[in-house]
Amino acid sequence: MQEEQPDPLTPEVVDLMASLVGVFHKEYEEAAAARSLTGAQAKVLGLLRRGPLPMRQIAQTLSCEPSNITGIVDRLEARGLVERQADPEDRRIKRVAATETGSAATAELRASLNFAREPLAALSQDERLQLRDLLRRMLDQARRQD
Amino acid sequence: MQEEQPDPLTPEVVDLMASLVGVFHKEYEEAAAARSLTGAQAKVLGLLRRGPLPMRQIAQTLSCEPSNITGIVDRLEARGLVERQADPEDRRIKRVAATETGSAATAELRASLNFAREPLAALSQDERLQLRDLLRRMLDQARRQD
DNA sequence: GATGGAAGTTTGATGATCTCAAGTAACGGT
DNA sequence: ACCGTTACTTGAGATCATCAAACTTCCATC
Repeated sequence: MQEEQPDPLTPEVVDLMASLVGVFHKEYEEAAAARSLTGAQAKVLGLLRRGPLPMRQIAQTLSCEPSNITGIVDRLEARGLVERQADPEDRRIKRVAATETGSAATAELRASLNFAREPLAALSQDERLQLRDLLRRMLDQARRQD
Repeated sequence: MQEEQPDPLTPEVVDLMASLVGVFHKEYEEAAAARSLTGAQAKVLGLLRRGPLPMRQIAQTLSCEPSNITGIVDRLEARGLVERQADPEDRRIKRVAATETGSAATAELRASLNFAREPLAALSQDERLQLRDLLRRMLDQARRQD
């Protein structure tokens, strides 16, 4: 807390990050919209990539109220992208699983993102490696704060 | 379009960027909420940092419909953070300007962001310079796509 | 100059997202 | 068997987003 930041570099990098976050966020929303998904729906569907998840955990990962997830999953389910499964271990829990269609949709969306993310094209292989390492360390730092 | 991405590095960096975007976005929302602002309100207020802007331009910068901005500015104005000014050059235009209170709020929010953004603390001065240059080039590339 | 199209903003309708408070069902320990 | 906790849903209310339609003002053209 005593840092008086005599360092003009940090704010500059923060601004750059903010701009890049804006660009990524916008492209993500557009990619989702192209598949008739909202950003929130795409996020939830993306979380199910590795397998079914309880509602509670989805809410926790997205840092929002569980009641919020109910509506989003309702709409995804109505479109056949997702289904609620009973948990045999604990009948309170409903596990949300992506259907075939749902998995296909996320895979497609992710692929389109990798394609759309042309900013990376400006960098050489070496620079991408540099960037990856820097980002990894920042993320580790961020997670350590939880 | 012919790129078949034999490069496993790009998707990895994209994933890292996505995670970092998530962290930043979440912190931004929290910082805004701590001042009773929604993310959208904070974004608009932040745009006015350099001076008044027409509604139209705010909508354009945020890539949304002008009618959307009307409501957000309404709420900011109701709280005295912003005011609508007539444009002497063109009476169709309403320029939105931050009030004293509004400017103070954004300045505070930005300062709190710079502080909150501890992920950068994991990097040395040299690495921050590297990161800045890489980000700059990615952003230039992104802008060139418009 | 008068007219007609275009631009900037607002209004109203609608739907999605979010929070909060309250309710139901199921778990689990005493 | 009771009680507190956990998981999820429901309902109310605010914000955010889009679209279509109105209104005012500008501007080019006749």
